[in-house]
Amino acid sequence: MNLDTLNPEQRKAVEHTQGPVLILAGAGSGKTKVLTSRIAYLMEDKGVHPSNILAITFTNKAANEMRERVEKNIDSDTKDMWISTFHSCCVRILRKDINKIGYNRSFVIYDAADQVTLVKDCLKELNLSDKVFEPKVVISIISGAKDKLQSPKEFKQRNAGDNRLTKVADIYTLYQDRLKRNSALDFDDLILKTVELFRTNPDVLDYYRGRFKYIMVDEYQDTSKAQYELVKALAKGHQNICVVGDDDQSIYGWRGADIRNILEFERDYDDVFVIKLEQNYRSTQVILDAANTVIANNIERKRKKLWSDKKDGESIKIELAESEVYEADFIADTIWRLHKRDGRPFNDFAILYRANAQARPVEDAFNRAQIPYNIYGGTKFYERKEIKDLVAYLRVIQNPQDDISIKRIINVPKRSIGLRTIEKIEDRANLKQESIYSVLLDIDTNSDISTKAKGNINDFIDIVGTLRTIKEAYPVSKLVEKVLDLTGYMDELVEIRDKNKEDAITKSEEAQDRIDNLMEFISIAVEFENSTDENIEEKNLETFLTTVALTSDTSEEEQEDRVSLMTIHTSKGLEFPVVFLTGMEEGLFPISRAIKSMSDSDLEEERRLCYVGITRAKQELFMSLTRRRTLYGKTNVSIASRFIEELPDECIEKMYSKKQELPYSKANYNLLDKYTKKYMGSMSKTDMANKVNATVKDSKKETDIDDIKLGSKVYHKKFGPGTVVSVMGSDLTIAFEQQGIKKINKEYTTLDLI
DNA sequence: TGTGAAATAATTTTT
DNA sequence: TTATTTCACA
Repeated sequence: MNLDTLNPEQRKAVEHTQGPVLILAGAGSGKTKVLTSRIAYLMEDKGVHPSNILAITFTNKAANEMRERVEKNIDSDTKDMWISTFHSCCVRILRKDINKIGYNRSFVIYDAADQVTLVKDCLKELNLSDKVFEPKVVISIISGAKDKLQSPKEFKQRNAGDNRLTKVADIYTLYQDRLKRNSALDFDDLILKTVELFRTNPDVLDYYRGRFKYIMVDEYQDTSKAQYELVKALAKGHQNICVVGDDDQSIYGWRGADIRNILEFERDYDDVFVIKLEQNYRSTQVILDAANTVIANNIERKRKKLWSDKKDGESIKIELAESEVYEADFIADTIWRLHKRDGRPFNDFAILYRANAQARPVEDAFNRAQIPYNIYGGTKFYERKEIKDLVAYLRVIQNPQDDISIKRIINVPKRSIGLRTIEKIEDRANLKQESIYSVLLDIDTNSDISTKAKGNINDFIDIVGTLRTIKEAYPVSKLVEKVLDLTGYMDELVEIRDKNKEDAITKSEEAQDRIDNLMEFISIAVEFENSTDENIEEKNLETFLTTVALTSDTSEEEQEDRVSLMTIHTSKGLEFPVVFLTGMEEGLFPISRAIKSMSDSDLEEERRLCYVGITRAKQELFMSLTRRRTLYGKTNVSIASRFIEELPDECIEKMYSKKQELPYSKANYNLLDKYTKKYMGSMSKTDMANKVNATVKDSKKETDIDDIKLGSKVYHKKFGPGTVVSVMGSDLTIAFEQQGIKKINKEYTTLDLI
């Protein structure tokens, strides 16, 4: 293995193969290179057998890339080496032995939508309102508990004092029960159950311990407690565990990632060898200076300072636009300018934002300016209705115990099996502690269901039965075609398409769209059959469903020359010659919830996100903000993001008129803080609006205030003196000296000009 | 069972 | 603004 292309630090990280190693790899410091070289080094120089190596990543993309790069480095094949995501690694382990903890080995995997359906069912059964216990919220609480390895029982004990959480614990209990009965696991279970399996079956753990003599974990800052325990269990004994991560790039705390895992690695393992990779091969020094300065404001971090030998570089440009429309135009203009002047191709550029909603005005501007773009995020392929329907059929074929999927498709396409009938069946299933499928099988013995409904159900059962019998004989792609054919799903869509060709063109197009998606799904199945994925032993329906469940992106590498639009979160791990960081405004970035919570850790996560955004840029970085922004139909006056204020002066260049000042100041923060604390506190947005309105209404009096303009100094009976900072229709936004910023409807307001 | 008006809520999302 | 969900009614 040739290690000459590595810098001294990287080289140390590769050569230190024994015992725990912590690699703190800053953005763009070549961590993938280190990781792949290390694997190659282990095999070639240390004679480690590929099967003794386990490399874990978070995304399929990272796993695939890693395997590819390892294979490029060495001659021997990597078939026996596990390079996979946490989740697929766990599935593999569970498929072998999950029966030892009472689950069916051919379990299916539930996604977020299935979770919602299941929780709704649980709520119904427990007679709880889904208004009080919002399924999404309940799921995130359950998910949080699972990330921390808390069983329903434990969760209940821990929250014994809290009525609401005690109820949630009941939901959690039932939810787990139902998952098991359906032979289903959710994403969190994949990790949790693997840990459980290891804890209760030492022989299984011993097997994997013996097998994985060298363990590597990528993006360690994103691991949850459960993942941490999993890795720890496997590494116990030999302790050859090498984790790579960057605490400054931990941006998934809200998803259960526990930054302490990386911060406290040295405490959790003995004699940890720590390496910092601080040389950055991606960005100019100016960009790194900016990133370093911003992130230095965080307290909770390991000290690290990126440097580059690409000295200097273009300064960071800051643009202050009137509104989000102008902001988008600025971006479009700048891209054209650099495209023409410097000959930059469109795929040199990325537009990054905090929230997906910000993409719209940019899209509009790009369409006007004829700039080709790709937008990332939004509705995922596998989340589309027709795909979910089809997958539900496949799941039922694979695992008829899957009630959630059965219920989804029993009347799709329409078979005149009504809600009432389904309810009756469900009751019976609950009563007999059986799956819905088994109730359906002997539906004829059920007395309170009409003969007609019975006939319809038997038709359905026949279709599923037929599909189940041909399951083994057919390759998945053919099976998929058969599903679409036998169920009449495809026919229905074709009919809708052709029937509405004349008048309801949208409907026709929509149907065609769905047909296209289904065809796409078939080609995904074909691809699956032809692929040479080392992680898949057998190409059957079960492994196909697993692959589908554990994959979210279907998009192939976009070869075309287009500008990329995405959230900062999705940009992690990517790099672009020119980056636009948009919406650099208080309340948007950092997002208001992070400010509102006033919790340092939330704010620090926002700052890390900013750090991630900045470090995506290789050569040029633009940051933009607006004076007023319309988001979700509401216009607000913007205050510059504190992250802009944190940038070092010598790195930045203001694009807007020198006379203008950025709308920020410490005083403004204080106003905003007061405002958010006092009026937003624990209240929802609606509550807050009501509160302000009510207060204003109290002082209702006829006054002509047409003279009020932007900048008017006014006096309000309750709120005291203030300045009008925006006028939109009859909505006034006023910055009160004492009370902070408020939105007031002038129809109901008493104001004096001063 | 389907339609359309009305109400409502709207970070981020690797699997 | 907009997408989604709910609810009333045919």
